[in-house]
Amino acid sequence: MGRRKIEIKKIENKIARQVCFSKRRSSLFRRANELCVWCDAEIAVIAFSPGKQAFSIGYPSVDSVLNRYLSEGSSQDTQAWPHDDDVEKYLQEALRELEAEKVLAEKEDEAKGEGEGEGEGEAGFWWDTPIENLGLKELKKFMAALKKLKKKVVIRVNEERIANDETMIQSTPPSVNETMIGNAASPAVNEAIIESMFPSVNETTMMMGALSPSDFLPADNDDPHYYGLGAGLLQF
Amino acid sequence: MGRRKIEIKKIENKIARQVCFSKRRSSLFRRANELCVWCDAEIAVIAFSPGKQAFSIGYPSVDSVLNRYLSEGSSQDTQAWPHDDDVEKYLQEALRELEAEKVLAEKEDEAKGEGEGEGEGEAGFWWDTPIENLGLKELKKFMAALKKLKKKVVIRVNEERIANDETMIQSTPPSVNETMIGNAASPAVNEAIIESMFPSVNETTMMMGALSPSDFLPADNDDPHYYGLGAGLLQF
DNA sequence: AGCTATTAATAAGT
DNA sequence: TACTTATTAATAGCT
Repeated sequence: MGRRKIEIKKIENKIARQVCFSKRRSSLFRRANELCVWCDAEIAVIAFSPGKQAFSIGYPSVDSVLNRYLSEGSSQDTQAWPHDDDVEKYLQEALRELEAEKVLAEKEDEAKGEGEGEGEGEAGFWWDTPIENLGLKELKKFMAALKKLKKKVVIRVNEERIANDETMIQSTPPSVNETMIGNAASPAVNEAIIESMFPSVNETTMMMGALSPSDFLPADNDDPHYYGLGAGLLQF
Repeated sequence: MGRRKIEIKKIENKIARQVCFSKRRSSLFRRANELCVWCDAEIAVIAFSPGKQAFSIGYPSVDSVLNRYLSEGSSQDTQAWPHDDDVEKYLQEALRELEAEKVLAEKEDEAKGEGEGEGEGEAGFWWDTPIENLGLKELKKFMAALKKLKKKVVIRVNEERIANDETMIQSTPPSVNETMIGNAASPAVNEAIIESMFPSVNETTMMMGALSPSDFLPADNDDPHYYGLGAGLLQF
């Protein structure tokens, strides 16, 4: 809506991105307000700007909606999920991108030499090693890569889900802790991602349970909040 | 946007309300998605339909955003608040409406006779009685009325806040438990409402602390979730 | 922060 | 519940 159409893609210019956020954030909040009044709905919206600032709004209050959501869980949520076929499609695409990143990282590691690795197998690089043989350092890289990958998949699936409401199916939602994103992706997606990346996938969850959340802070320390209040399963 | 302009007021026709919710809910979610992609923002939206159904969406996930929000609290939130003058204006308006309701309820009580009251003062009706003399029954009515009033004030303040971004001031936000709604209203608003309604306001919080949340379930049993996970101060 | 040319959303109607 | 269209609302690019 404006002088020209813009594609759905991250705005690289920092100023333009911040301006866009400001305009659209207030618009989003206004619409949430209208929806509440017109339809007697209860809504909470929480938004973190690219500048890490938090904004929130809710009716009748943010806290009451969060309480309701957290106490009822997703058990009453009938938000549709995409077909597994769709998920699979985007997963494949994301994995191809990850493959490119692996090649890139491989080159970097070669340039730095191999002396610092702890859990490397004898034949190759850490991502080819069974996960229980990985050291903390590699696990961190693993978590960071996994997080990045998940975000991509999740965004793509949601784009598609929203664009094609008609292709969606209703499904029993996962329990609270299994929810990936807006009930858009089933727990099976998590497993599919992990299984596609590492051979000894079944031990993954167990390993995570044996470590404290802070152990999984990404190497570059970005987005530490992903590991904030992990209750039960690590939320990445 | 459509064949004609519609005012911001609850849609009374049930079917029309549900249709409106469906259309606008998906639109709201799509916009949240776009904002996330364009501006690299993290967003969670939780919506309960008038039919009590839960919908949610979030980037990178609902849970991660909620964790971030709950762990950081509102402490980094610089969402603007309305001027106290504005709050006062809407409060006065809401109080006038409440006065009308009191008159109505008074008639009903007269019709039913006065035999069932527990905490009535000698001179008049329960809302004129110091709060520490009220019985459970009256406290329930009090809570229900207060909740209703608060919702009205909160909606009006937010409408204004969104409509007039330019009139807003920046202010230090309250701690998490004190947040009323979207950081739109300061804790002082709570007190102002209570003080306007009852003379012995200072004991109010104390009394609430002495009772269990379930004691405050409204008489008509609607919206029980308002009293769901009250931690510390009762959330109404 | 304001201003328009445009695009996007949507209230009714079917 | 889904599609169409007349209108209104939102906003991208500029200043």
